[in-house]
Amino acid sequence: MHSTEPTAETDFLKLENQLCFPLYAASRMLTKAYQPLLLALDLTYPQYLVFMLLWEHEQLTVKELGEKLLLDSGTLTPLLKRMEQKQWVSRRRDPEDERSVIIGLTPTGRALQAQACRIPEQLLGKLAMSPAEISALRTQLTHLLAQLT
Amino acid sequence: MHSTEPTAETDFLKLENQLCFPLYAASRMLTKAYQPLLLALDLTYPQYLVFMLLWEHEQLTVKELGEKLLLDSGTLTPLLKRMEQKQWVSRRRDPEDERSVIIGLTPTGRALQAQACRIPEQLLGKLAMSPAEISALRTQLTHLLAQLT
DNA sequence: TAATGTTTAATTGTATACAACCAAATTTAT
DNA sequence: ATAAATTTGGTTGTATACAATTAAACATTA
Repeated sequence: MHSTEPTAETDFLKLENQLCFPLYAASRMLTKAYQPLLLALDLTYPQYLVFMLLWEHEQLTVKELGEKLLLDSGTLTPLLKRMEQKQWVSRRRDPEDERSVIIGLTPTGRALQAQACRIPEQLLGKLAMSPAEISALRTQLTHLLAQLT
Repeated sequence: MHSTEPTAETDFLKLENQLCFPLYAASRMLTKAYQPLLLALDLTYPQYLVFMLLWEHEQLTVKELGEKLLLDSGTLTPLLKRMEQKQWVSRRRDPEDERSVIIGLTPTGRALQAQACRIPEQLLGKLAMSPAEISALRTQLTHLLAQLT
C-alpha cells in the first residue's frame, strides 16, 4: 500500500493535504503577477477590479460594487476615497435615496481603460497553461465560490 | 454565433471573464468559512497555517516558514510575535547562526493540535463537493501555483 | 585579516480585509 | 402619522500582505 491519500488522523492537518493553502497562495501569487502591469497605471489589484466593473457599467453604488466583489464598506469606502483622490471616480449620494453612494467614472478613469486593455493578455502570457486548462480552472473556482456564498 | 468565449476587445476586461477574480474571491470566502471554526481556538487563518507547519515539524526558522507559506518577514515577524504573546510559540536566535530566528512550539501550542484535528473534516463538510472534485481542484491550483513561483 | 558581499530578520509605510459598531435615510407596521 | 425595523455607508480597531529599507551576522576574497 502506497496511497497518496491522507490516512492517519494528523495527515489531515498537514499543509500539503489542504485545499485552502494552494488557493490562498495562488491567489496572492497571481495578484503579485499583476503587480508590475498595474504599477504602470498606478493601480492596485482591488482598484483594478473596481475599474473592470465601472468600465462595463459606467456607474454603480457602493452596495452594488460590494455585492459583485464580495467586499464590504469597511474595505470599499477607503479604497474608493483613494480612487476619488486620484480623480478616477466620483462619489455622490443618490438623490433618489440618500443612503446610497453612486460611484461614477471620471473622464480620467474612463481613459484608463485604453491603457489597461492589454493587461489580460499580458498576464495570460505569464501562465504556461492552455486556454482549456484556464477555462476549466475558472469553472471549478466559480463552482467552489458558489458553495461559499 | 452565440459563443460564450470573450470576443470583443473589451470583453477581456470584464470581471466574469477573468481567472483572477474567482481565485481572489474564493480564497477570501474559504478563509471566511474557516473563521467560525478557528474562532473557537482564538486563531486567525494565517496563524493556523503556521501551526500546521509547526505541528508537523516542531520547529522551523522564520526563513523556512516564509519559504513554505510564501510570506516574507514583514508579514511573519508581527504575526509570530502575536503568537508568542499568546504563549503558543517561542522565538529564539539560532546559536549556530545568530541571523536566524527559530520558531518552536510551546506545550500550549502543541496541545492545540488536539482541538484543531477536527477542523479539516468540519470544513469539508461545508463544501458540497466530492473528494474527487476537491482533489482535482487542489491539483490544478498546485499546478497554477508552480507557474507563479 | 580586512574589506566586500550576502543572508536573515526587523522595521516602516501603504493598502487591503473584515468584524463590530454607529448614524442617517428609508420603509414598514400600527 | 409615527414608532419600530431595515438598509446603507462610514468609522474604528485588529490583522494581514508586501515593497523598500536597515542592521546585524556570516561568508568570501583579495
